[in-house]
Amino acid sequence: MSAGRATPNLSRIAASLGVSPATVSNALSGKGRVSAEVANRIRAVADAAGYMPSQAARALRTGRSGVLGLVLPDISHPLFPQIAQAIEHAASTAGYGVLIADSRGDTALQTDAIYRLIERGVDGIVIIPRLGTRIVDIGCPMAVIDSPSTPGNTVSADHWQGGQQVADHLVSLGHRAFLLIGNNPLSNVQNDRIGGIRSRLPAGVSAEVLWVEKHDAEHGAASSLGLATRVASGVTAFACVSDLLALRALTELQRAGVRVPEEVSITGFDDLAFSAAVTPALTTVRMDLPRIARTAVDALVQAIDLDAVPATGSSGVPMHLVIRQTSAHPPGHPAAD
Amino acid sequence: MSAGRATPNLSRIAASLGVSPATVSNALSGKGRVSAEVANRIRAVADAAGYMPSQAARALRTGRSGVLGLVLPDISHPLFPQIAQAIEHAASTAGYGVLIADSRGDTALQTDAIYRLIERGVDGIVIIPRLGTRIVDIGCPMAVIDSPSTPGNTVSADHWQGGQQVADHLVSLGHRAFLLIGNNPLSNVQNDRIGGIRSRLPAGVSAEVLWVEKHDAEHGAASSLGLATRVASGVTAFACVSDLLALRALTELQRAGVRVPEEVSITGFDDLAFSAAVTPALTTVRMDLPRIARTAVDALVQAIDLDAVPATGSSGVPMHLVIRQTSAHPPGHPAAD
DNA sequence: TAGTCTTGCTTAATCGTTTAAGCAAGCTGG
DNA sequence: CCAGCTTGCTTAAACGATTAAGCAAGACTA
Repeated sequence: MSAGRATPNLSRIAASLGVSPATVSNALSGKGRVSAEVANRIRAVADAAGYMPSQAARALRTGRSGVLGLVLPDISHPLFPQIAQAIEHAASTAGYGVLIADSRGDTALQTDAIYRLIERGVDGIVIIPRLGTRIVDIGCPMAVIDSPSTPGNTVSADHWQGGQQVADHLVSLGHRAFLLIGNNPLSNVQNDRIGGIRSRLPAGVSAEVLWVEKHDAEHGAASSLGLATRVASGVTAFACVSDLLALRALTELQRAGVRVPEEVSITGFDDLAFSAAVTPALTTVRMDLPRIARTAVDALVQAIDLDAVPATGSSGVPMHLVIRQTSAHPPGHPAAD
Repeated sequence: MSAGRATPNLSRIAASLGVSPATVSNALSGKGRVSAEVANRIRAVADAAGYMPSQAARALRTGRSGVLGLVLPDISHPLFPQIAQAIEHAASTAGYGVLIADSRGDTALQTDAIYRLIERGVDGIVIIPRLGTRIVDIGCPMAVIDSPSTPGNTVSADHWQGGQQVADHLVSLGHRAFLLIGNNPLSNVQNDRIGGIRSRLPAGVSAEVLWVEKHDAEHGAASSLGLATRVASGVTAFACVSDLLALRALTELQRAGVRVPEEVSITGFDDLAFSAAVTPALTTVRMDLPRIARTAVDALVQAIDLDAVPATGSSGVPMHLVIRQTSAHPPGHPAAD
């Protein structure tokens, strides 16, 4: 006598209870006027039948898919896991799914990726742009996570303030000769980090910048950065713009017989997966990705609900210094033991 | 006189051309009987109008969303970027989108994540299970990527063969005393890798196994693995089950003043993002993720089209040894210079 | 007691696509 | 010359949810 084996939908549940589909919809969504008694009965039956609303039908009717797109310049970046995890969590808390799109490191494909997402009907897109690429405004809410100094930025870590923390930390340890190591001078994020560091170096402190992509282009990808030479000429602090660079510096220096942190200190950024696992463990600066993701998703959801473009508040979320073992007093410092 | 500003859909395009929606649908999909002349006219108008079919409507009608789910035990695993990239590429080539779901490292949430995906209407799920967790069979096509020795496995790297490559390489270099470093003995993948290594060690070669998770649980997470002691007692080859462990070994040994690869060799697995960047660069074994992803997605797509469960061919995709700088002849070897 | 309001449900339209079925015209073969 | 096929299109019915509008009955107000 039961209503058959077909997958339960609103109509079948309604039929099995002798009410109209509209009433079932209202009961489950809590929207229309339904008596408590009937509503309870409906919920019970729906639960028992294992009813799952068809997202497709809902999307068709309401015009909202309940899915956000996530676009990254290069999905294979080591920071991607943390970002994806944070975004996925924030989105799923807000009731959204996350569709990923990869531009495989190719800037030209970034636009393709965005289009693929739009074709799939995403309600909004979280995008972390490649270097200085401009995001074309497509008719779809977007939240941009880049750096507070990027125009159109929605939210991001306060990389400048993060840089300041690094500088304050190393300066207070007694360091007076820095090498700042970055990848690419076109990156707003990297420039902010380096700018933040510089802004807190007292007069008389030396701080050159080494851009690794340029270096690699000139000397080959796996070449030595010549850091041991820098040590010989007095540098005691290597402040890197990313943990990947810090790791490269650490192993190169270790390999050259330079002791870390006894002789030199090294710091990184982002607290990547390996950073706590190496010996000595990396001192680094962490982004508050959960908060950044929440802010981005909230902005997006609000824009979707209001049918507007997301506010570009451009708030900078404070970064957090994680002091581990690669930073210490420089040699000859009175407090060094 | 144009058909208005509303977003173009089949009916509006049809109206503007004076044909029926069905004809437009047929023309664009190339399915029904439409004259070449009309079909061309329709395509031209659709292109000009920037027509995008509504995925929601199509999904509702056909019962297929064109989206695959991707479930990982822990999205923050450093291998995730490569996996996600490979799956996304394979899926998008096959015309599918990829929805991610994270179980945040919590096995209990793995099932939740799967349910979230099903609620969203995915057509199939690619799942990389956590350790030895059983995947409950939900009424939805799934492709499992784990290890050939896992029951229900769809496709994966041939970790055993990968292990054999490591062993052959190190043995041929002259190593006779091994320490095999793994994380967790419950992992099929890790056991396969270690088993493969062992299977190729000649008689008389020593090979103890160090399980790091157990070690950390006993001695604290950031504790030394005591590798220098192993070197003192004659070990010359450290074969790790992952690059993360290899990196930990490398930095610990470097820190202890042991020279790599002059005194000891180290190998890893997976060719993670940092592996080529450290000094000396890691010798490792890489999975053919594009091929694995393609196989998994193909199996899934086929199962979706045929409305069946994916074949559990359990094919093992060969791994590829990447020889870099952390492996060399042991000290005192005749061929060592 | 008549008028109005509230409650609790139903009716029916709608979102945009796919696709089986139908139909008229043109062609072919015996 | 007509039965039967092919061609090229149209008609119309889904798919499953949401939601505005409607309606009957009971409750309240004056």
